[in-house]
Amino acid sequence: MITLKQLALELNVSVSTVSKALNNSDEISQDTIERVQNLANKLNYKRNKIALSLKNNRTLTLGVVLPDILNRFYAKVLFGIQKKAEELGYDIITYFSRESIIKEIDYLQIFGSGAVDGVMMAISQETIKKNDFSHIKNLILKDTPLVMFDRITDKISCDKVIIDDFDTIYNEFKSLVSMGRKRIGFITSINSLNVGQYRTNGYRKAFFDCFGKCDDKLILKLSDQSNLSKEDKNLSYSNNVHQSIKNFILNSKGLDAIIAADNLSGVLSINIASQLGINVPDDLSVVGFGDNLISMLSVPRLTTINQHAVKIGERSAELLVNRINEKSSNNSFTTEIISTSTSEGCSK
Amino acid sequence: MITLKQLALELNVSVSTVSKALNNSDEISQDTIERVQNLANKLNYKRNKIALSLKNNRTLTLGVVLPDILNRFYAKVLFGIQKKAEELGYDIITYFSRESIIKEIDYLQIFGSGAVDGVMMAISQETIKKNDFSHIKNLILKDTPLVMFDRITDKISCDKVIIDDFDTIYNEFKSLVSMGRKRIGFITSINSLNVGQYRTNGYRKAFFDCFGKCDDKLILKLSDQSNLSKEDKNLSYSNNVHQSIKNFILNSKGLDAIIAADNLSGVLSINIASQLGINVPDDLSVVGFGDNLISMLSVPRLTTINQHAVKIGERSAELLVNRINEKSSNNSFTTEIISTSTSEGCSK
DNA sequence: GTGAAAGCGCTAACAA
DNA sequence: TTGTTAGCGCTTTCAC
Repeated sequence: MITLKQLALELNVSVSTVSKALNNSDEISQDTIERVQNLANKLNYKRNKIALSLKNNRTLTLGVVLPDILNRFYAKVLFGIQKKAEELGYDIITYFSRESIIKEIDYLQIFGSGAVDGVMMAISQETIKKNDFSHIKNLILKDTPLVMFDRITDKISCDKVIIDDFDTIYNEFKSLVSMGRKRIGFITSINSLNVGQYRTNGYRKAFFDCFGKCDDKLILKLSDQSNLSKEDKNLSYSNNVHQSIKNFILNSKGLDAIIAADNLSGVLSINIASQLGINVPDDLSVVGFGDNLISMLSVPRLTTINQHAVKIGERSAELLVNRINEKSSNNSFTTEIISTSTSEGCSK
Repeated sequence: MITLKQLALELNVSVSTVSKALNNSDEISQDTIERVQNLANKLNYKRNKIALSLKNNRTLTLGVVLPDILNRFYAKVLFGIQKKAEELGYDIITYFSRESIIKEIDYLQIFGSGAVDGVMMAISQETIKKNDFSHIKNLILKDTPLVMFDRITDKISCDKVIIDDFDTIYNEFKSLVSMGRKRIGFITSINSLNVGQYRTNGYRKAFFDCFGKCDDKLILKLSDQSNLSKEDKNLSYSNNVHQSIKNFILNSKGLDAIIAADNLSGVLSINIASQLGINVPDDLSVVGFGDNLISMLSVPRLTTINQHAVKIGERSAELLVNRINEKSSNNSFTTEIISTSTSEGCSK
C-alpha cells in the first residue's frame, strides 16, 4: 500500500506538504501541488480510509441490517441504499438477520461501537413477534443515528421510510370495483408481518366500504414463507401452494378479481387460472405486488403494484446521512411514505 | 464513544495497563484485570475497530463487487459470502458494478487502498466485452488477495470459484436423451456472457454427440436482459419474450424437450406451453436454471439445475480468507468447481 | 505488575 | 510556501 510517507520521501518534501498538496490547499505552491498530484496519480495513490476514519472520528460507512437478502424486495432496497450511499460518499457494511433477533442484537452492538456512522434496518420477524426492541433502544442511547424502513415499530423514535400498505390495497380494491368487479378475493402469504396485516386490513376496510361485511372465504392465507425452513420450500410446499390457490379459485363462487399481497401469489394465480381455462383478465382480474422481473413470469404478464423498493433504499440512506450531518440533535423525526404505483401489465 | 483513556482515567491506571487487562495479559494482576473488565462491562466498552485496523494493518473486512444485486443468483452468492465471512470474523463492504467497467475500476481502486483485506468479484459484462483487465491486474500488483467467482477470465491469476457450465448442460442433454427425448431445444438470454457461451457450447456438443450436426433452429436466443436499460424491461419487452418463446415452441417441429440456460426462460416456457395446451412434462420436458423460489412460479413446477449459488459465495469467502492468512505468497492458485445438481420439480 | 513511548496513516495547528 | 508536531485509539516493546 502506498502512503503519504512514501510520496514525501520520493519528492523530498514533508508528509504534511504532500497531504496539503493532495487536498489542493492554497498554502502550497501550484508547482508543488502538481508534482505531488502527478506522482500520486502515477502511483495510483488513494487515501487510506481507515486512517481518515480514526482521525476524523467518522467512518464514512453506513451499517445495514436486512431480514433477508433472498427476498427480492430487500435486494432492491439494498441496491437503492448502496447507490445513494455511494453518491453521498459512504460505503455500506451489510448484515442479514435471517429473521433472527439474536443476530439483530449482535449486529447492532457491532454497529454501535464506532464501526459505522449510522444504521439502517428493517426489523426481523422474530423481533416483531417478541415485541422486544431494547437492542434498538440501546443503539439509540449510544447516539448512533438510525433509520428504519419497511418493517418498523412505534416503540422506537427515529426516522422511518415505509409504503402505505393499508391505503395501497384499499385504493386497489376501489379501482377494481370501479372497473365493475364484484367478487374480489385476497391472497396473502405474509400474515405474520405487520405490513401483511396492514394490507389485509386495507382489503377488509375497502370490502366493508363497498359491499358491507367482509366475507372471510374470499381471503386465502397461505403458509408464511419466512416461517419455513429452507428444507420445507421444496416440491411439496409448492404443490401445496399450487393446490391451495387452485381450490381457492374453484371454490370462490363468482370470483372475478384477485389482489395478491405478496410478490409470488399474483403470478401463480394467473398461471393457475390459465390452466383452469379461465381467461385473465376477461374473466378474472389479478393484481399483485411485484416488479418487472417476477411479474413477467405469468402469461399474461401480471399487473403489479410497485413498491418502489429502490426509492425506499435511497430515501433511507439520504435521511440517515442527513441525520449524521446534523449538528444539534434535532428531536423531530420524520416518517416518510413512499407512494406505490400500478405499473403496466395485462392482468387487470 | 468510550475509550481506553477514559477507563484508565477512571481507574487511575495507565492506558497500556487497561489494554493489557482487557486482553487478559498475564503481565497484569488478577485484581487489576477484574477491576478493569468490570468497569468496561459496566460502561459497555467495545474495542474501536477502526483503531485496531490501523494498528494491525488489517481491517477484518472483505470487499465484494457484484455485477447486479437484482440478479437472484448474485443475491444468493452475497448471502453465502456474508454468512461465511461472519463465521470467519470478517465484515463485508459491497459494491454493485451495474455491469460497468468504470464503476469496477473505481471500486477496485478503493479496495486496493487499504479499505479491505481482500476482494471477491464477478466481472462486469462490459469488462468481458472490452477484454480489458488492467484494473484487476493493478489490484493484484498491490498484493491485495483476490478471488473471482462465476464470471472469470483466464487473463488473471487468482483463486476462482465457478460452476461447470459446459458439462452441466452437456449432461442434462444426455439425461433427456436417455429418457427418450429426441428433439431437444435450447433457450438462452445470456448470449453475451462467457457462462452463457459455455452453456450453449455444452448444448451443441451434446447434440453433436447424440444426433450429429446441431440444428440451429432448435436454439432460441432471446435478447440479452442485462443489455437492456431498466426502461426496456417493460411490458413490450415481456410481450416480445412471450411471443418469441411461443413461436419457438409452435415452429419447432417435434420439439419434446427444452433446456433453458437462464432462470426465467424455463418458467416462461412451461407457462406458455401450458397455455398452448401442451402437457408438461408428458409432451414436453422442460429443464432450466433456477432455484426454489423462481421455479415454483410455473405450473407444474420447473425442474431446475441448481447452481448452488450460496455455496459459491461461501467457498469464495473461505478461499479469500485463507489467502489473506497465508504468510508466504504461494503462487499456486486453485480453480474450484462447484457441481450443479438437478432438484426436484415436475417438468422433466 | 505497571507505565512510558512509539507508531499505524492521516490532518491541522503552529513554527519557521 | 514548507516543515514540525501532536493526536485520533489501540497494541506492544522496553523500562522501571
